[in-house]
Amino acid sequence: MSDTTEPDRTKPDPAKPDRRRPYHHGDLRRAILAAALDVISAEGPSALSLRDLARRAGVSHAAPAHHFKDRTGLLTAIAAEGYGLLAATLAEAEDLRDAGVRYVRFAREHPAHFQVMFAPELLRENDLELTTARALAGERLREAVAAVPPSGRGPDPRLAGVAAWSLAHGFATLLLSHNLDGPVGDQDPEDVFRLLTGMLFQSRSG
Amino acid sequence: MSDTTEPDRTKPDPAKPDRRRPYHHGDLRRAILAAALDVISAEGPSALSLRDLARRAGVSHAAPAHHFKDRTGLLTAIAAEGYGLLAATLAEAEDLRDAGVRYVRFAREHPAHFQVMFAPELLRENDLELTTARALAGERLREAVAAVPPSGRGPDPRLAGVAAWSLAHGFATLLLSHNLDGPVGDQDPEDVFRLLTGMLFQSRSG
DNA sequence: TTCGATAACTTGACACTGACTAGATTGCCC
DNA sequence: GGGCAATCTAGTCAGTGTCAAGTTATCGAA
Repeated sequence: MSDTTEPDRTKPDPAKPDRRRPYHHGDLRRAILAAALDVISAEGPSALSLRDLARRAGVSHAAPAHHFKDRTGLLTAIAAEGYGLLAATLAEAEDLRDAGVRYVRFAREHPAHFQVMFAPELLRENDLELTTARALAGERLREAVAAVPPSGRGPDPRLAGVAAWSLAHGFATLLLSHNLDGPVGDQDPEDVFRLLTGMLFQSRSG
Repeated sequence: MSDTTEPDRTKPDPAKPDRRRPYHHGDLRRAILAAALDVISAEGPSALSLRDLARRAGVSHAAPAHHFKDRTGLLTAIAAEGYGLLAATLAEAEDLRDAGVRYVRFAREHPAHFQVMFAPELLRENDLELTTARALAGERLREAVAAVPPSGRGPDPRLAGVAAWSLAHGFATLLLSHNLDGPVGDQDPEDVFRLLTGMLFQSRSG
């Protein structure tokens, strides 16, 4: 435990930790976020420990709280970031099917964000950043549904939205929880999803 | 919380806790499971604490471990029970649509089971009870898909299964995470789901 | 340039948790 | 009855989130 390397030479205070690293981390907030995403995608949100993240970033155990207040704050920040990323990729979708494919791709590329976004009991639901980002993503989804010609989306666009969202969300969720490892096998999940939508919407969508 | 009925009369040892309750709980395993389901459906699996469950059951903090080994064991038992319940209700389905409706109903009636079943990082994945129960539920799902006439399920039954499962699972998940509170509103979710399937499968299924 | 406010981080403490151990108590079966 | 296994208690340990108070860096005015 005690460092045995000439403990006195010019070291001002041996009780204090190594001072090669400056007192201020530089971009601790980003470092904590990145480490958190690693942990979550590997072991799930419940394995997240603020002290562990601090250790990984080489700072003291209470440092993360200064940027995120508490554990819930950190997860809320991740969820908000996730909704922002999702909204951005949905905005570029060509049509509803492409939006679905992008939804699945987002879940695969940002599994940690995705998990946290849909775990409301882990989040501060009244957080402003979170609610606005989520509303924006919802708006993008509605736009994608609205772009479908009326003949193809049935009488109620809200219902069509729920249908599309359910399909994409279910597929993405089952994919992440490894429940499609069998049936999908080694095929590209996005291709499988495209096949799926082709099957369900074959009589109407182009 | 504390029963105030004649607290001292013939109490032999005041240091020991209240002995009106017998040394053996009687059905601690079931009591712990029930309390765990309450906690999970109210606050999610991450709020689960073995010590809290012990407190609710009125036993010592280490008693739950005797029935479930550890936290993971408890959650695994819940998941296995969930897959058993799901398999049972799917076995009674009349057709694929009814199976989907039953899937959604299961998620609403057993939200705690449902959440835990699809959180693999919280479970002991190689647990025998879990894997057999899960396999059974998967078999019931495949049977429901196989019962659809070939004209209605496309060339690949596995793909049809993934489609049906994705739709039901996505709808159920979004429902539980309160993401459909807006669009579905106060309608019965099962009715909405029936409308959904009618929309997507209108050209083929009866 | 100096100074002071403020942000970034550390340190120490507290109550809580899961896991483990050894031992006490009980019901049950022969 | 005696023995025995299941059940439960009690104590301990390392690890956790969070709070309060202290320390150090940064930056904007004076």
